[in-house]
Amino acid sequence: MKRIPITELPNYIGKKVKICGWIEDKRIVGKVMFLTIRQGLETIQVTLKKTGNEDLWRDVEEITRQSSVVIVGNVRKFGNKLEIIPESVKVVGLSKTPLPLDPSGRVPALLNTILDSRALSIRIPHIYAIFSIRSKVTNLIRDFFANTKGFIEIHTPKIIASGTEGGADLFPVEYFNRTAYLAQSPQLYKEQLMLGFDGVFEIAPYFRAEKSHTRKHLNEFISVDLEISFANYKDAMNVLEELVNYVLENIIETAQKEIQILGHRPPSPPGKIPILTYDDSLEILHKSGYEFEWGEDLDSDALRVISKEIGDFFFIIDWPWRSKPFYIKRKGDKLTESFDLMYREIELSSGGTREHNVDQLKKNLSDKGLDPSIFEFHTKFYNYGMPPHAGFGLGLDRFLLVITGRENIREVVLYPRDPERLEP
RNA sequence: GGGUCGGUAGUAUAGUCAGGUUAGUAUACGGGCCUGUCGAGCCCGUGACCCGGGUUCAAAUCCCGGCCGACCCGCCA
Repeated sequence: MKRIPITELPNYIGKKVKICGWIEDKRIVGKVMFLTIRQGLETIQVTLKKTGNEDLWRDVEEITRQSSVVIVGNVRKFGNKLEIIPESVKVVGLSKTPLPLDPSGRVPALLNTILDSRALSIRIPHIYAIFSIRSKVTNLIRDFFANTKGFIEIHTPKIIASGTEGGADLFPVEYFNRTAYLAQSPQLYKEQLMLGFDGVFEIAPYFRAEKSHTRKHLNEFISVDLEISFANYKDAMNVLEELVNYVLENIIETAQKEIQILGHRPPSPPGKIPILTYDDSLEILHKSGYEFEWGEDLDSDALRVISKEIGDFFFIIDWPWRSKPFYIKRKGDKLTESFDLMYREIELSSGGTREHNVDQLKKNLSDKGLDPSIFEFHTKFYNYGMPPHAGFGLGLDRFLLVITGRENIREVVLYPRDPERLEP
C-alpha cells in the first residue's frame, strides 16, 4: 500500500490510506483515544474508540509519544477537520522517555540543549521551519545564479596549500607528509577562472580559525561566492542587489507555512539599496556625535548608528586600502573599489573590483607585506589575458539569520562549529 | 584573545542580594476518573541545587578554584 502524505489526505476522504509519522500527542478521553501524528509541519488526528477495538486499543495505549508509526485507516471528516479511523497502528521505532528536550515545543529548550540534541530538535515545528526556509533560500539563490543569470556553478578545493592572504587564521590539516590548510575562501580560484568563464558562483563551506565568541561568527560557515568578468564593483553590487530582492520576494511565497510557524516575517525586498561611501558614513557618525579616525573599520555601534539613519539594508563602498586585502583594486591612493552589504550592524557580504593588472597586483602584495614570489602560483595566470572582474562573498548563514529573525547564527545552522563546540 | 553575567528534577524556571522548617511552579513521566478531545480537564505519585575546597552551629544561597554556558568587544561572512 502506498504511503499518503498528510497534505494529500483531503483527496482521500472516505478511502483507506497508509500514513507515516511520529506520535506527537496521545490523549485519552474516557473510551476514546486521540493521537496527533506529525510529519514535518503537518499533523493529522487519529481517533480510536475502545468499544469494539479492545485489542488495538491495548496495543496503542502502550506506544510512547514520539514513536514513529505506520497507520492504516479510513479518512473521514469530523466537523470541519479530517481524521483517521485506524485499522492498524504499527510501531516502527519506539521512543524512549524521558527525552532530552520537548519536541512539541511547549516547554522551551535553551540553544545549548537544542544543539546537543540537534537531530531530535528538528521535530520542533519552528526549528523544522528554519531549516525548510534555509533549503528554500539556497534553492532560490542557485536558481537565480544558474537560471536567471546563466552563471557557472563551480566547486573549488577546500584543502589548500596556502592561505588567501598569508597564513593567518587557517586550520592546518595533515596531508600525507605535508601540512595543508582548510580553505578560508575560494577567492583566488574564482578569480583565476575569470580567464574563461563569464560568471561563476559557488555555495560552499569555509573555515576560519578565529576564536570568535559572538552570535554571528562560526568557524565553519557557508559562503555564497560570485565572480563576474569584464565587470567592476558596481556590476557586482547590482547582481547582489538583484539576488537579495529575488530571494526576499520569492521566499514569502514559497515558504508561507514556515514563516507563519516561525512568527517572523522576513525583511521586505529593499528594492534599490542605498549606497554610501566610507567617507559618507564617517560624516553621519560625526553628525551623530561619534568621532572616528579615518581608516578605522566601523564597529557594531557605529554601524547601528548609520543603519538608524539610512535603513536596514545599505552598501558602504570605497573602503580605505589599509582595511582591504591585496586582490582588491585600488581607487586612487587611499581608497579601493570595494563594498560591504550591511543589514543593520550585520555584514552580510563584502566584495569589490579585483586588481587584474599583474604588475599592480604584485605591487599590492608587497604593499601588504606579502612576498609576490610566493603568490606566483596565482599571479602567473594574470599574464594570459585576464579581464577586469569583480565579485563578492555573501554569508549564507548570516543572510538566514536576517531572513528568519533569529538571534544567534547557531540557530540557523544544523551542526555549528565554534571554538568550544566540535560535536555533534 | 579581552570583558560581563550565569549553572536548581528529562526540559524550562522560582528561590540566591539579606545563609535557617518539607527547595516552589510548568511540562514530561507513572497511576486513577472521564465516550469527541484538540496546549483536554481533575486527583495522586516519581524526579533537582555543576564539581572540588573554604567560612559557619547551619550553605542552593557567602568566598576561592575548576569545568560548562549565554551575551558584549575585537576579527570577519
